[in-house]
Amino acid sequence: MSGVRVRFAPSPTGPLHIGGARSALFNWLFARKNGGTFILRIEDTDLERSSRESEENILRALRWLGLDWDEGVDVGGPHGPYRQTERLEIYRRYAAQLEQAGLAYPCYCTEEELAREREEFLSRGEMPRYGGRCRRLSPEERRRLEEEGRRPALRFAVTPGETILVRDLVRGPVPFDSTGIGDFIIMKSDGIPTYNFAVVVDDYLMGVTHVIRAEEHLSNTPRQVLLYRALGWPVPEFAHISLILGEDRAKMSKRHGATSIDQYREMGYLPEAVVNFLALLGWSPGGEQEIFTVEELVREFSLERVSKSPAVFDLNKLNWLNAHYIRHSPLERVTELALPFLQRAGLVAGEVTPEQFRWLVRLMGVVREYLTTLAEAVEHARVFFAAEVEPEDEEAREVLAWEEAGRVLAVLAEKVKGAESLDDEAAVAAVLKKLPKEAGLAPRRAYLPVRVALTGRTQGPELHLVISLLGKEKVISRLQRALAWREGHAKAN
RNA sequence: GGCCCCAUGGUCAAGUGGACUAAGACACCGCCCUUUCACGGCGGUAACGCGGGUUCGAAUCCCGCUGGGGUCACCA
Repeated sequence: MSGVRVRFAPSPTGPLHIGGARSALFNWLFARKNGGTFILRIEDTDLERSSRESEENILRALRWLGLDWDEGVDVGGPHGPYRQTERLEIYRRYAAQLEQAGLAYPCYCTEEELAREREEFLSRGEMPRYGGRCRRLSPEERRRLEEEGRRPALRFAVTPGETILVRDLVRGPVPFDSTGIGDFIIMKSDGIPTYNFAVVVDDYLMGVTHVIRAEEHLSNTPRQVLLYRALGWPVPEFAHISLILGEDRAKMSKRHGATSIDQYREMGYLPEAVVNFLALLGWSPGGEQEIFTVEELVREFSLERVSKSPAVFDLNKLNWLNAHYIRHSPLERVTELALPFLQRAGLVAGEVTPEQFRWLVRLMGVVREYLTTLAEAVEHARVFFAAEVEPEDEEAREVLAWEEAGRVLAVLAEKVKGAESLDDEAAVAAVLKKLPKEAGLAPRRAYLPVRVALTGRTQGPELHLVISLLGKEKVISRLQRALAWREGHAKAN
């Protein structure tokens, strides 16, 4: 195992987002590629919005994607605990260290005061920034404020006029001026660390060597670099990957439709398709290959080939990949994944017996050719479960009403009645092959009415598959029902 | 608005000064395959944001502009 240590550190304030999933994936791929360690840390310092439900949801989504972690919440490890709210004493210790060293100071400003100050800056057309009011409070003033009952937050003192160079593996050196930063809070007045502080403490203590995260964190990085320096710790490597954008080229968010991994699972996307798609968003292997197994991604992945420019989420491409994986993944797996959709639609109820499952596998083998998502399996499979079918549209009714159609239907019904079973698809295909000649019809004139009689539609899978799948009983009853329909139809005319 | 990032077809993208008459993929269009539809195969439409440099030579390097995005919390 190499020295590479990376982490994914979501805050459990909602389901796993597409962007978060990609960050997790890139970290995971980087760890696996380099024989390193992948850590999962939960950043739940936002007490208001964090929840265990979200945390569990995120873990479930990561597992669904096939990502596993070597250390972290749920699996433990030598650098735990891995949930920030369980590490509070640690942050307080380092906060006290900074305060004692004179690098941080208590700030008694209330939210109202800070808001007012911000307004003043804005009204003067200046950039809102903390003015440093509490930086030079005398001990008496501090005591007075304490006596008022004010609980201070802890601010990190930033020296202005300094250039901070953030070395970034995907962007190169990025300069920042400390003047634009201002003293920022590292411990809130309730004793909870802020993101910028906790992230530094944890990344150092957990031995993180590469911080791979979304670009929105780039402008936070100089603050963190300052903290590393103040604490005397080495700065890790950074790699800020570009954002995922919606159709309107703005950062992807709820209003762009489905943005959580959960939603894609529920819509019937396969994890391998989502992983393949996400891997190609913002990274490219350089060749012409588009379909990648996870093993191939691990082998090919490198930070050097991560793109600097943001990428628009292209549902069309995800759909294409998903359709591909539905057709090419092992049929049993596809069937298992599709089963919940069939059950939810009421097509399959109760325990699935091995015999039923074998039939479902055959069914999915036929139906999957038409799907871009597993959810669509329902509409294509329905006809195979229905007790009876009706011509579904005007075109179908016309076909079934063709004058010579009755002949084929009758001939086929006789053939089927005489058959032992229809399980042998090849045998059924052979019978079908001779059907037009025996009915004295052109192929199209013969097959189309049969199709409508059996499925109610003019389009669909190859007929011998349909017939074999339906089974003797259903085929005969549908053929007879179609014949009866023709009679009713003739009288009506 | 300040700071920061980014800039090749509608989208993802290859390209790292000459092999560019700019790859591949998705989407779109056409043809073929086929008893139908879908799959598949073949082909087509479509791009280096603009302006200056540097260079014998620029999609590739530099500067400016424009455009897009991110960030400016006691949220992460």
